[in-house]
Amino acid sequence: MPAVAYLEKLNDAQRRAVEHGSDVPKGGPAGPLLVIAGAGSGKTNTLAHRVAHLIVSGADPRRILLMTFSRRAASEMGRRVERICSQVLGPNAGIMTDALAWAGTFHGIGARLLRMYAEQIGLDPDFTIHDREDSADLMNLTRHELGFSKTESRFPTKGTCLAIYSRAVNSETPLDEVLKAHFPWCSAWEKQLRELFASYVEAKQAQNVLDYDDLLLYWAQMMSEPALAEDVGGRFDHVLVDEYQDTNRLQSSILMAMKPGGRGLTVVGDDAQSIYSFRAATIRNILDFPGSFDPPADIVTLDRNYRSTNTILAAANGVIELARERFTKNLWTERQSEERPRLVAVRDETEQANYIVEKILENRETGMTLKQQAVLFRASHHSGPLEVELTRRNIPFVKFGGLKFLDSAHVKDMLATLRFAQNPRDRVAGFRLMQLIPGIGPQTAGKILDAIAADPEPLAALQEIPAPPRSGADWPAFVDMLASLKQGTAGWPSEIGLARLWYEPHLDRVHEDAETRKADLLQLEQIAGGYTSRERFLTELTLDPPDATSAESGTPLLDEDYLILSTIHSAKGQEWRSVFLLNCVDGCIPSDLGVGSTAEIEEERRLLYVAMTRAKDYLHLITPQRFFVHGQNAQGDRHVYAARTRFIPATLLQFFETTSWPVVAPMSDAERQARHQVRIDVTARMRGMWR
DNA sequence: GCGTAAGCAGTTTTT
DNA sequence: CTGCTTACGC
Repeated sequence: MPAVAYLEKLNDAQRRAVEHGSDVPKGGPAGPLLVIAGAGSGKTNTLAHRVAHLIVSGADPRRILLMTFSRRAASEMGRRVERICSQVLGPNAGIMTDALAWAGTFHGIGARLLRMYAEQIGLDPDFTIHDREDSADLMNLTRHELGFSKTESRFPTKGTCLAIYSRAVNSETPLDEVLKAHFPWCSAWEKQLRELFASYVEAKQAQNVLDYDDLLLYWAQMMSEPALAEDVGGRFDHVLVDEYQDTNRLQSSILMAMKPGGRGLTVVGDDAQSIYSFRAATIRNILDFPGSFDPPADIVTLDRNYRSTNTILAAANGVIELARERFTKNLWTERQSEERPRLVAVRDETEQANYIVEKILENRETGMTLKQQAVLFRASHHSGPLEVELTRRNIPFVKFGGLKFLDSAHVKDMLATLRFAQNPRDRVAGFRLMQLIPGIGPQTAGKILDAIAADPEPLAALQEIPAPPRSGADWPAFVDMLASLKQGTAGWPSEIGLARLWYEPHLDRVHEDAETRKADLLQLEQIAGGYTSRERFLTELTLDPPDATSAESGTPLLDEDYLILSTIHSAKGQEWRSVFLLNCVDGCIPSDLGVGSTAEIEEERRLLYVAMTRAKDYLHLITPQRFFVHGQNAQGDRHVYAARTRFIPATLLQFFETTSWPVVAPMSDAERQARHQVRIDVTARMRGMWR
């Protein structure tokens, strides 16, 4: 066994987590392990060390499955594992860690396994994947077909229908219970919803498409067949899952089926940071984990925080201590600071933006780069006024969360083109595309799709369809473009250029700002060059969309300095020296949409906790006193007053430095005197205007 | 049956 | 403010 210098830097608990099962020979699978890892406790580092330690001890990296919450987290983990391994294995470590090929999100891994096993489970391996909006579109088509869009009282919208469906699937809960617990206002529609979901599922299958939930659901179904389960589970000696507090029932079912006895299973998480219950995540997964096995799983707790100062931690602990239910202990740290986090009252959102810009520039004066600072917020649109101010002052920023590059209509049009070429049964893609052609509306598009769906070669059938009456020369152009994409003579990624040539005239016709949109399409082509095939490109982009947007289209260059703006959700797992939290008022945190039940309020409390624990050295919570209401003209001054978030009651104020801004300098007596001596008779002037 | 215009309602977080 | 639905003219 080579020197284990890399273990020296770990604390006792971390080391126990890393070495768990080391007594099992040849890196073989140990019993199940649960690591409760508080915020900033070196969780990622510990997990990376565990993976590296397994590899160094002889485990086969090709047989390690590592599931993280995002792809970004997966690649970061890969880098760290390689760094640690190279300390022991030298420069050849790269060969070992490249073999760590099974690292990704649950959904990404699911997609990969399903394509591998497609034939055996009755799937066409050319299936395409619908993102959330595509799924909603298909739900909508189904909803119309069943006539539910014309009901007397309002039937739930496509988004709500999809949310209900998704929750039922992900939580493995019967529809009536889901409705009662989370969508009581839709309970009257249970029968129709059931019918809708049945049709929705049939439509997906007929079209050879899977939605996000299917990637998990089909995987879980595959695991319920013993022979397949053994084959799939048997591919891996070690299965490690990060952020386990944010997984749902369906995901835990998959995990248990992958490793029924728990051998080789490691899960890591922190119930205090569970913030994804809207996606059916449940902390029961983490709480019930140890007892799911016999003997129960070992538990290691990491409660030493290496990230934040003691004053920041005291405030964060104060917030989470008020939670109804808690399982993890308070975090502690040795990082001392004299400065308490600031709770800053400002007049309104405009002043909030001014305050932040001023502080950020002050920080930069003292040598803190923009990248070491972040502004966090509950909802994507909260950063609107700040974005305006940053743009005006020429401060570069990148925003995570909220609207994505892929959500813009023109990008979706291009992706629909590629997807339809890949899978001509994908009705949502085809429906969208054909309506770009003048003279083709929903009816015609629907009929054409019906006509070609029956054919084993839908694109060939499309060639035979007579051109719709008013489509003119646009129809053959469309059919020819698809034919050449299908043929694949251009090759990947040049074929995307063909699609763009076809699309651009339509873009010019439909959109005023066609030129800026064309720049986006060129960027899309750039991105496409990074993938080996059309299928990889479409799959990866759907499962892991580029998640940042910035002021000017196109992200700033890597060597540039820029400020981070992020939703709290997208900030998970990250840290910055200085963190500003916008709108710390009731109605924003907790969101006024999230106060329906105690469980929802508790999750909002954890969100605040997650946001606060991102800060290393400085933390500013801003509370604008009033908010202008929407739906009035720019000069309108209708507004509402907001109160400090309920999660920081008076008893917690001791942990904060409370200030207001801008600071009004007290006037000296002399100044006051001077001011009083200036007198004008305005009324006299007014009268004088007319005489 | 297509396309546009006008009117009305909803509005978080994301793989 | 946007997105969805409906009404209407072509």
